[in-house]
Amino acid sequence: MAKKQQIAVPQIEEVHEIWDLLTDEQKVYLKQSAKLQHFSKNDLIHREGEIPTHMMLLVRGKVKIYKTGVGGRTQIMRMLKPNAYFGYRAIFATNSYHGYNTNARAFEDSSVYMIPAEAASKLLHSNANFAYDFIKRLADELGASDARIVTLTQKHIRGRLAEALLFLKDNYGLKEDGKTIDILLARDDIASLSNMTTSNAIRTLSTFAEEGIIEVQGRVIKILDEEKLKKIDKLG
Amino acid sequence: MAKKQQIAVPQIEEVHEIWDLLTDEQKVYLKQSAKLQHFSKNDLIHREGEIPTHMMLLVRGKVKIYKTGVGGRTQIMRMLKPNAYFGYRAIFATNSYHGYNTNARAFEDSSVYMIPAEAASKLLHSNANFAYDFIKRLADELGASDARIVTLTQKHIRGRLAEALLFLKDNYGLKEDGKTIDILLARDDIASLSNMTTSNAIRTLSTFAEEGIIEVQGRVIKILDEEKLKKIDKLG
DNA sequence: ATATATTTGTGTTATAGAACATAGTTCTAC
DNA sequence: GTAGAACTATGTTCTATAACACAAATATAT
Repeated sequence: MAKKQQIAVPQIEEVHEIWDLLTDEQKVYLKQSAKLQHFSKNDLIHREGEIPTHMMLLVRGKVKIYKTGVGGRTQIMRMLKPNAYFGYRAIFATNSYHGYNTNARAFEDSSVYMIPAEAASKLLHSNANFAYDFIKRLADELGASDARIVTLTQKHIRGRLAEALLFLKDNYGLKEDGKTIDILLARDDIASLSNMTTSNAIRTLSTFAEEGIIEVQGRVIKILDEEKLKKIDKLG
Repeated sequence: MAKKQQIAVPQIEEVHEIWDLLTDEQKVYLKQSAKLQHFSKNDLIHREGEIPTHMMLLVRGKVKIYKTGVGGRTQIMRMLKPNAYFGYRAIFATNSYHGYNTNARAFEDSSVYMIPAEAASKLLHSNANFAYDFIKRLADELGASDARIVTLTQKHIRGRLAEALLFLKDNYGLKEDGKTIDILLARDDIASLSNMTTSNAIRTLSTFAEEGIIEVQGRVIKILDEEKLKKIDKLG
């Protein structure tokens, strides 16, 4: 009965927050260059080490950006929601940081505008306001990454997990009940977001639940006591 | 006998790698806005939390950029040598990452061109090539910061120390003997560069010395076996 | 020059969190 | 709808590294 359904996604001018910074000519150029691409759940969008070909704009779904470290251990660096750009760092960097340093994988079915690297580069070179916007994005990301170094190296497990849960809440929001975090993650992903083993993520989530701070049903997590969570985030 | 000596530092056009990207008008503007300032050893240049007023260009000396984490524990984020810009991220970032997120302190007597934030901002807004150069700088720094997250959370002590020593060598170079790392650091600083306690930095340096990988005399460190150091860096 | 503070060095103990082991449970695919 | 795989859960052991304690060596200030 079910027909193959056309996936509804917005036009690039609707989601591209900085569309208005472009000249008419540049708008046409961007619209022509950018191609929409769909990814299924768990699809790899780009891989660490690959030569970057596109700057990407997520318009539907959720994506994780992660690195593979010592002994294949995974570290989630960022988690994206619609309207987020990604893959652009790799295009701009020089020397040893040129190329994708990370993997990008769809958590859920996702749609992405693929903007060819040279188109992105051309636009940035020819439009200072547009460039300035990316400077701001990079500056924010760098601030976050630096902050993360201190968090992940210095905080204890409970503090890291609390921070991760608060981040998920801030990033993806809550469902209508005002409690349920609006993303479903495997324990494994929670672990590699907060730099701990899967066992410890599971254990610590259970402890938080016992303490009445959260409620857990499978992958559904409800925040019951945000203040307490913030306290743990700050003080361990 | 010794007269108060004028400190010899280059003019801004000599060190400002991207000087050529500016128009004549912009050159005059930059030259007028930038003021030279000297800092003595251990002077604080800017403090975490302060509202950023300047983008800075180090022209003489060495500077550490560090954060203060849990219980006042220090984490060195970056170490600068002449010709490095710093403090610019704080100017560009929005939201929670606006403002200096780090402290900057002179390791040795240093000289810095202070470029007012609004001048930097104006130049970037009006010159896309100039802006693009900063995009590249930020992209490199972000790549480095992301890589550091994995290093500091996943590598073991020996690997982290080895990496730190190799970084110091790459960043500051070697003296004429081709062995001595051209920067003097307290054990404390080595520790907060490689995320370990001072005791462990001391102990592990001693072990490396026993193994004939390095030679240590006070703060002077010679690299005797770089290959071995690289091996430890990679494989722990 | 001498006292005081800071840094370096080394041994000892304590512990957070990884590693391992094993089951129960829930997905996924044919 | 059943088999196998992947995920979740929990208990136990082990270890890397922090924390602590103290001494020796340097640096800094008066």
